[in-house]
Amino acid sequence: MMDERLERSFFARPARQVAAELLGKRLVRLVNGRRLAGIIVETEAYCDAAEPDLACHGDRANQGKPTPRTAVMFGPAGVAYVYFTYGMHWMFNIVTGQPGEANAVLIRALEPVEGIEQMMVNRNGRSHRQLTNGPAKLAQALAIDKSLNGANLCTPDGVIWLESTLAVLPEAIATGPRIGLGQTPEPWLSIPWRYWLRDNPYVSKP
DNA sequence: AGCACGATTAACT
DNA sequence: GTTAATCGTGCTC
Repeated sequence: MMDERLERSFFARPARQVAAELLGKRLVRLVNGRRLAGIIVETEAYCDAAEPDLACHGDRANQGKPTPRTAVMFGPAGVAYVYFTYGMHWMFNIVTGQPGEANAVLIRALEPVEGIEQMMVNRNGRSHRQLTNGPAKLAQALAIDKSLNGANLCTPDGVIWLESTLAVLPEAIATGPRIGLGQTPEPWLSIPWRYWLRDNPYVSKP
């Protein structure tokens, strides 16, 4: 049905598959009883299944073993992995795959659809187009911070979850290299594990 | 205990 | 196109 919440089984698959299928889904955040929501238009997969991925925090740090920061990535799917970077930004990821694998999907951009007024407040009055067209922007718009790290996205009484929507046609999905990987070696630097909705104006880097 | 750097953004020239 | 902002994390000493 249209508005069903995505269950753990949806997330408990390889990150690339989940990243592609999350396009078009609705991310919902409940704040003070108010829904803030957007359609996912851009994602990136990290550590697809058990393949090594030197761009992934889980594989890069501590010889691929969990650290305090990356621990939730190694746990069950359908859980939020939220981390802090550049001294000021929060990034929202969804844990995928199987326990023991550091699988996750980064949500990079949304098209805002509900609670837009509140998102504008959270984003210091920025324009509609600038509310959620980037990973740190959408976290700020949806009031996502470290308090949501480890949050269960599949529980009925949660404050953040995903809802199914109309299916996206395969032709509407574009792919390319992931953004901002810095010193990451090849082949991971160029591997096309970024997914977005073609021609959507809310994609961070068209 | 100290250090280099990051799944970025916004404000510059 | 360039760069400052800003601090938790993980690695080295």
